[in-house]
Amino acid sequence: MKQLIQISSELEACCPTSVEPAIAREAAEETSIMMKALADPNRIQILAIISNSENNECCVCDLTEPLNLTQPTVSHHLAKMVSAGILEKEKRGTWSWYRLNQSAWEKLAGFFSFTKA
Amino acid sequence: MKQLIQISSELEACCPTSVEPAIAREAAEETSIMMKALADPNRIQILAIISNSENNECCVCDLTEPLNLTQPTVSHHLAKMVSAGILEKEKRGTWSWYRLNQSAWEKLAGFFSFTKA
DNA sequence: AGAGTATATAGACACTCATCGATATTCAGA
DNA sequence: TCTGAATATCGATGAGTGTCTATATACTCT
Repeated sequence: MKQLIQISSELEACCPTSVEPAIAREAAEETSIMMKALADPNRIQILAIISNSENNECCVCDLTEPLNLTQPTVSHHLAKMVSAGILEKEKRGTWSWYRLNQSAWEKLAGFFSFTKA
Repeated sequence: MKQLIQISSELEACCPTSVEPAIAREAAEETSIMMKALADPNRIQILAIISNSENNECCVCDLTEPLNLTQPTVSHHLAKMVSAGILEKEKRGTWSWYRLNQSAWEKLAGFFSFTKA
């Protein structure tokens, strides 16, 4: 707790108006879940590969080689991003196709413009 | 590895042109380091509080109460974000003031516009 | 139905991390 | 110089995670 004596002598207040979180707890947790899904270099590269692919979608077997990961590991990464809402999965035949979830992506982009001061 | 037999019978190619990562490994790792620094609900709230504070800066003692965390934990979160380049720290007297690193912030925002397809 | 392929799941292991209490450090004022 | 306050660091601990091998599931074609 900041001492009032120091405040008056410093003539400077520390975050004086509000100590209330500007973002609700649930929103912060939802955002952090999506951030967690991006907090890995392999997942960053997966997103880059997907967005550079034809039709902006990709399936598991095309990721193992460029990422130098095993199939279960790639599958795990993709599942994590689907569960965080970042990717969408569509099964066509034997293959599973993954593409960006646009609304989640825009939500994240919006987070980085909540301040531009 | 996708079987050529299936490709020809499905008349559909899977990420056919390039399996090369569209983002270099170092760039992906640098991005993931910043994402890791955001992959926590308390840190998301810290950023929200900072950007809603006067002069867009804040010090440790004002964060412990709204976040319901101990001082060492808050200090640890702030240090992590500084080390990831997201926050800047300036010591004035006894207090340490933290504010957003604008260039890092814009770098992150740019990541979310690398695809808008 | 059987064989082969693409993907998912299970279990294990090493590593990282968020959090705390205790303590050290730095600084301002008396 | 001494005291008290703000912050940082240390060590420990429990939870989480990325990765693998092995195995199961789902699907296609013959």
